[in-house]
This record gives sequence, structure tokens and C-alpha cells, in this order.
Amino acid sequence: MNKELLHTKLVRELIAQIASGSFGDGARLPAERKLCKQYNLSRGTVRQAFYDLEKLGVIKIKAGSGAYVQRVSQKKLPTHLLPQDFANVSLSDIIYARKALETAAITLACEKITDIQIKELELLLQKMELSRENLLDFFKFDMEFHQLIIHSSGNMPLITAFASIAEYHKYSQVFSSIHEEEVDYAINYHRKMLTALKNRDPKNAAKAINRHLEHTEQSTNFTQSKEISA
Amino acid sequence: MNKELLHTKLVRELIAQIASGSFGDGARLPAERKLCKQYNLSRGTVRQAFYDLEKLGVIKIKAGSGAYVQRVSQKKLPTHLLPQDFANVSLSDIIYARKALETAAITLACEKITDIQIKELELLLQKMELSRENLLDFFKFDMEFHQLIIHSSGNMPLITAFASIAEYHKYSQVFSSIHEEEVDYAINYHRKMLTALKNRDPKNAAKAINRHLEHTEQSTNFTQSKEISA
DNA sequence: CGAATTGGTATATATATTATACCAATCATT
DNA sequence: AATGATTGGTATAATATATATACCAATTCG
Repeated sequence: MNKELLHTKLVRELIAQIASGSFGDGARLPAERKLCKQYNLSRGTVRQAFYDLEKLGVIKIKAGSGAYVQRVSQKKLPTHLLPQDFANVSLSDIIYARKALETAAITLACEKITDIQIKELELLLQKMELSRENLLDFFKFDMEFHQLIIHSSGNMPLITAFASIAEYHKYSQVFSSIHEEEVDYAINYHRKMLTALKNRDPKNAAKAINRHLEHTEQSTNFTQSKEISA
Repeated sequence: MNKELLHTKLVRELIAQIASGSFGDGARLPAERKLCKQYNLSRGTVRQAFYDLEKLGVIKIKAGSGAYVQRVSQKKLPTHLLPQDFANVSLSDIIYARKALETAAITLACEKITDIQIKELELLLQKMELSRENLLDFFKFDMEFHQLIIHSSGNMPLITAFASIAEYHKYSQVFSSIHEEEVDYAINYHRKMLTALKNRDPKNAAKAINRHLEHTEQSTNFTQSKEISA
């Protein structure tokens, strides 16, 4: 059994956030002291994480200024920072598993989703429409939309299982590039999901989410990753 | 972010093993020094885990002799030792998620399973038949059977997702009791799965695994858990 | 009985993390 | 341009975890 070091956990967390679009290229990460409060860590630990991230080439630290995201794409992360055997996972593997889980979840969600959650989904859909130009934002909202559907199922094991897969998916976005033309298709499928959820129509909800995921799989370039030094 | 203490990890691991049938009531756990080697831990850490387990009433330590499993069933474990919000999870939630994942996995497995893996499944089925009288053993082999099917899918995200659910399932067995009469039904369904896998017949494989899980859900008493002090 | 194994105890060590404090570079505002 | 706030850079003492060793006492087993 290995000790799970706190600064390593934070490195993973920050990489996942960057990869999932919370911070774009050149963006400044929150100040060290902010992160201390946010994650309840001491500054030494946060600094250790930053040091690791700089060694990895993920950020560039500027004294007195801040830590800035540095060309994240086109890289391969060292295995010890990846969730599991990420190396052996293709995007289609991820999509296949997501289809299984999300179909089950949206079916349940049609029974259990609350009006508030439907409102939140509508809001997210609007945000997606407004983010057509900014792919990083777009995918962030996309993922939040899916996450909310899973939560609406009210089934903890499904939520847990999806979280473990989302981990894979986050990292996969570091390597993949999606074409702008696909944005409209994605919005369309999400609208269909939302409508089906409103109508408590599990059949069409499941159909929409499956089509969406299949489309995502086909239209995504999965760029081959290259090794970088740790 | 919280530190994941090594002895806590070991406590969880040992409870999971006990709950999943590796050690029955009154059985002796491996000696401290054995566990040190097995998990690559120092003795102090292992002893801390043993101390916690004794406080929990899970084991009774006898000087010079060993640590003995003590009436594990009928208890509720402190939340910090449980995988996630176990409190809010019913057996039917677990089964629902398992159906989603295992159906997807066995469908893939029909394509990808190797002859060696089929042989292993046959072996496990034989072991199940020989363990009709020993329910603890029986459920251990049952779970191994399912685990092997998931692995045969070759899909890492599915494997990861199932592992997180299996965690819930392991713990649920601390609280649930299954009737002996169900053993024969279970064996029957497993034989059907195996046959379908041999015939590369995803439809019947999926059908068998679904029926089996539905049957398990219906025939399991989920005993209400009671709080104990930490 | 006697050797081996087991848990019980003590201690020195290394490492990770926290908590403070102060400095120098940068930024933002006037 | 001046200044006050914020930021990263550095050092240090204190605490908590885990390792590694050694020795003791109770028990198990041949």
C-alpha cells in the first residue's frame, strides 16, 4: 500500500481542471494562498504541487505574478499521475462505458428528476449555446450537463461509477480535438435529452443520449500522445 | 483535501475481505508480520489497523495467539470507513447499476473473451457447486465469476466503474442475508451465462445476467443497520 | 519441555504536512 | 511615479505518519 501524498492529489486535481477546460492556455491559476483555503492545505503543500506542475511543463511560475497554464495539449502525462491504466484506454472504450451508465441513469432520471434540476439543465443548455465560440467553456458545460443527469438519477452507485469514468474522460480531452462544426449537433442532442426528460419519456431520452455519444465518438480526433519527461 | 492514512486504508481492506467471505466468523486473520509483507507496511501501521478493528468490534486480539474475527454481521460501520455515502444506498440501487454495467460488459465479453478465461469461469462454476454448503465461500466465488466477466470485456473504464460498485456490494454483504435455497438458482444462471459466452451469444448472455441479478435482488433480505460507536 | 510464532512495547529515524514569519517581485490604484 | 496590496520565494519550528529495529511475554506446536 502506498501513501497518497497530498501534493500529488492536488497535481492530479489541477491537471484534471485544466484538461476539462476550467483554465485555458495562458490562463492564471488561483494564487497559492487561495488554493490553500480552497482545498484546506498548507502553502508548502500547494507550492510542492506547483513545483511538480512546472516540472511537467503544465504551468510556468512567475515570481510576484502567478502561475500560468502552459501549452497543455499535445503532451503525455507521467503514468503515476493518471487515474489508472490510462494508457490502455481508447476514447471508444470510454464512450462505450458512458453509454451503458448514462442510458441507465437517464432512464431513472425520467422518473426522479426535480423541477429545479430541469431548470438547471435549461440554464446549462443556454450557456452551451452562448459558448459556441469558446470550445473550452463549451465542453465544460457539456460535461456539467451530463453530470447533472447522472445525479438526477438519485442512484449513488451510478454516480460513483460515472465519476470514475469521467476521470478518464477529463484526461482524454487533453489529447483530443473536436471540430467546431460538431457544436451545433451536440446542442441539438442535448435539447432532445432535455425535452425527453421534461416529458418523462425514458425511451427518447435514452435514444438521444446514445446518439449524442456515438456522434461524439465519430467526430473526435484522438491524437496520439507523446511521452514527455517527468 | 484529507490525508488518506495507511492504517485506515488497511482497515477498509480487511473489513472488505471479511465482508466478502475471505474470513468467516471466528477465523484468525494473518499474523501482523505476514500482513506487513503482504501489503508492504510497517508493523506499527498494521497494529494501528488492528487496534481500530478491535475498537470497532470486528476482531478480538489475543496476545501471543492472533486476531480473531468477531460477530461481523448485524453491525453498522462508522461512515468514515465506508467507501462513499453508503448510508443512502439500497441493494436495489446497487443491482440497478450492476445490471447496466454487467450487461454492457458481457456483451463485449462475447466478442473478446479468451479460451483461458472461459476455462477459469468453468473452474469457478465448479467451485460454486462444491460450496453449496458454505455460503461465505459461495459468494466469494460468485463475485469472482462476475469480476472475471467484467475483465473479459477488456474495457478499462467498465472495469474501473465496476470496481467502485463492487465496493458497495462487498459492504452490503455485511448486512444482507441470502437464503440457501437461492444457491441452486444462482448456479443455474451462471451456467447459462457461461454457455452463452462459449456460443458468443451476447443476447442470451445479457438475458442470463439480468435475470440472475433480478433474482438476487428479490431474494435478499437487507437487514437494517444499527449504529455502533467508533 | 523447548523452539518457533504471536502479540506488546519502546525508540530512533525519515518524511509529509502544518503553521508562521519575512523578503522581493509584481500589480493595481491613485 | 508613488504606494499599498498581492504574489511567489525562502526559512524554520512543530506535529503527525510511517518505517525500521530490537527486545519482551504469552501462546502454540512438535
